[in-house]
Amino acid sequence: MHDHKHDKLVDIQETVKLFKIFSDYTRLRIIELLYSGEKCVQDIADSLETSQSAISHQLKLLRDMNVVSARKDGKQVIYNLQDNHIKEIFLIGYSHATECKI
Amino acid sequence: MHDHKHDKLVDIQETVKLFKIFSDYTRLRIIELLYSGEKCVQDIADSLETSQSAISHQLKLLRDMNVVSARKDGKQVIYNLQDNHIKEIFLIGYSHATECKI
DNA sequence: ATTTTATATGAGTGTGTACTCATATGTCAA
DNA sequence: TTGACATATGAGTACACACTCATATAAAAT
Repeated sequence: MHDHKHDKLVDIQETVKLFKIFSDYTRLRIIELLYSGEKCVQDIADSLETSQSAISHQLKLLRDMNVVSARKDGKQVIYNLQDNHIKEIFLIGYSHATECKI
Repeated sequence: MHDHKHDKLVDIQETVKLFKIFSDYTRLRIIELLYSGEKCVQDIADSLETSQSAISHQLKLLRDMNVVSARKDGKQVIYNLQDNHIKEIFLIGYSHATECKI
């Protein structure tokens, strides 16, 4: 027998986690940047004019949340968006925000 | 002449604001609760087993962000979701989160 | 082997924010 | 008018978290 009310609250917590991914300026810019294709850490840092350390910290979070994948290429580490769910949700939020100017 | 790069960053900031609305457990439960129809403050607080004060504070934020509308009915204040954009984004995030268990 | 380059990460700091508590405001009932 | 109820709100607190700085790790170049 399941506790459906509890299940629902767990689902809400998962949804909160998902939305939290997108609710930071640096993280969202990383996602937007990777939208156009894979990039190495330093390129991301340069593009966003943010320190390598700050970017690495955020990339770790994004890795832990399975939002991005990483692969080594010599000294560099190349990051990419993991799945299309992420792209889809980003795009919907972005469209709404730009259309409506909340 | 427009600074398109700057415009884009502003749009990203707006998107962050939008996603922040959904990235708190109490706020998301309020939104989910109002999904099924308007409710007064005390009913929301009771349903979510959260203090009236905490709910009122969050409702103020949601009002300021034009996520919910409020109307007085005697001593009570009845809250409702403002527009369908909110419903749509919540639903998409919720589906993704429950399907994928990120 | 040593140095240089690319990335990761722990510790510490500052800021934002969700809550509690106390109290103000507003509305109805008696 | 006074009291009870419903909601709002300011102040204070505790915690989360995004950053910096210093340093570790790892691979390439010399």
